[in-house]
Amino acid sequence: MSKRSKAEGAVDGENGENGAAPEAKKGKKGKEPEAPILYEDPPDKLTSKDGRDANMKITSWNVDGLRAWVKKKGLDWVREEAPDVLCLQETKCAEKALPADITSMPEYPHKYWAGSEEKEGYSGVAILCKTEPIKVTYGIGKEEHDKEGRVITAEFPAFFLVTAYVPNASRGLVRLDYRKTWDVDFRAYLSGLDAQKPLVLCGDLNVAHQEIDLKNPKGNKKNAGFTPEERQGFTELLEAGFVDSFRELYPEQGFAYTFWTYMMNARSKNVGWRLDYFVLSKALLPGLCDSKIRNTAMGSDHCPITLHLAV
Amino acid sequence: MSKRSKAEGAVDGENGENGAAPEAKKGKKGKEPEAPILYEDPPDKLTSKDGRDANMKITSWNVDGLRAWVKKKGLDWVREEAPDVLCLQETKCAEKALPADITSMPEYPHKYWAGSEEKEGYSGVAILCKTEPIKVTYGIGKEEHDKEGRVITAEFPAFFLVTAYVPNASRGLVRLDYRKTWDVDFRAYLSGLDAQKPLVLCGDLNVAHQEIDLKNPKGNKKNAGFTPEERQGFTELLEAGFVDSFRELYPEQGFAYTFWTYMMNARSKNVGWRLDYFVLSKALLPGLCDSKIRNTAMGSDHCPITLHLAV
DNA sequence: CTTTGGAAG
DNA sequence: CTTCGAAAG
Repeated sequence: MSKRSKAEGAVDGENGENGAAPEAKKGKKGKEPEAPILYEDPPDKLTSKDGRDANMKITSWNVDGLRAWVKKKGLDWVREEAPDVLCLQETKCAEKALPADITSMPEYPHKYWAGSEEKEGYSGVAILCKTEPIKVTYGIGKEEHDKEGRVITAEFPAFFLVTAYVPNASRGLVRLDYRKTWDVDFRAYLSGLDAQKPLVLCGDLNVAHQEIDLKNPKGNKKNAGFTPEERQGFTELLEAGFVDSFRELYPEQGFAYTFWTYMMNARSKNVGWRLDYFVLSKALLPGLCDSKIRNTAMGSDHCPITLHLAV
Repeated sequence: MSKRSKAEGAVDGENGENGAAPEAKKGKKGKEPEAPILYEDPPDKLTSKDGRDANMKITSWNVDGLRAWVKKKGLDWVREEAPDVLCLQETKCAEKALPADITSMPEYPHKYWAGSEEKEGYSGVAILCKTEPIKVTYGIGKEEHDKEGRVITAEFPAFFLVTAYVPNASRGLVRLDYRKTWDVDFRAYLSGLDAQKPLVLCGDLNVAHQEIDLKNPKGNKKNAGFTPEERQGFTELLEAGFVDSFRELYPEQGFAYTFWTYMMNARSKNVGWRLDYFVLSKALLPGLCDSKIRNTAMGSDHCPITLHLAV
């Protein structure tokens, strides 16, 4: 996903419902908007359940246009966070047009880029690493899905790292059918990897899984990112042997979002969606230390997320 | 015109020649660029040859996008200049999308807008008046020319005021043939008006008439805005009984330009073109007080020009 | 280089 | 609302 046409779809009546989005309309009817219910990312936990120290830090960020994000000082935040691996989605930039600020970044000598083959400036993902992966591959091995620069897989000694920018079902759900096909094929791809070695999947999965994962669940059941089909796709992914790391650690935590539409001041009101995830093979669960939502980092309509792992 | 692909066309070798554009390349070859030869607009003369006081002040400005120009405070300059009539070209804005800043301007209760019927955000001209014209018409009465919102004619008691945004011959002169047709038909339109009542034509005529009217004449003979065909079109307009008011008053004044490409810092080096004019019926010449180039006004790649007339 | 509308989110 | 590339200048 990344963004929605009308934030919270139903909010503006596009889909008729509005039950669960009171914040978004208050004020127009004379009432003062309530204080937004914010989420404060707790201090990082750097030890796993089985007592090991975190030794792998991965950050994922849908930057919504790498060039604009660089201008907005996104890289300053990255330097501060200093992950071992940085995964980016929606770079919207051909490799030859990348700003020198990022191509020359010495902290990450190993950089891998994928972009849309058809439309310039559309989609695109990247992985930047401090240490060189054993192997890097692009796409999911299916021609029909691999022309939009949506997946890079980096193999490390202990796990595969897959970063993905999952196709948006779009306004009017015009691409929902395609998305369903994608979900099936992508799951098969991940299961194939998982059979070899455990994996970490991160990125913009373009779905809020449960009602707790977005501010206005009632109003968005017919909108891209929260249709039953997309939610079911995510459920089936988990059933294939994977875990939503944030929800695993914080099963009851609401108001924890990673995306807010630029429209209607959604971010200041925390009218958001949790669309970005670290999904882990169950085998990696003992090493899970923390899964963070860095919701104070600005520069995109998504915020970054960070995983701490002991491998 | 409005802008050219590569400032001074030949400057970058697109057309091979470079004889007359030394300023533009200096520095790349190690030489320091010479000081630009600037033009300072002299104080306004508010009396006509026949001793009458100026009582009509008209300003014309190619704003290169009305909305951006408004944001860049173009209207502040207009309020300061306070002409009786304001003519704008390249508004690039549908009437319904006009900023309130200008639609609500009380100084000009009478406002007339024309825009392209085909492409939204393309071309477009306007006339804003303190006093109501007798009659206002749009286009030049020829279907083939009247779909791009390029001409408005306002009839005042003593004269017609025609504002025009003449079609650019474009890169590679792909629209030069059309321009030649336009020049013929537009001249016929103006002659028809002139037979009824004298006229003032103002706007972006998209041609630099003589070598003195642009910085780099030698290098631009094959570029839009300075082809022999376009220059001849302007010559034939004058031969039909009209006068270039600025050149009439300042026959030897060079370096007096109204357009500078945004590229290559052309404006700071005064590498420009005189593309904007007040052209008068000869009958109005006795009342001509001054014809000004307001080259300090910013907000567009053209500067405004102002006419003082006694009518 | 800068503006604009259009596609996409 | 904001990104981007395209067309136009």
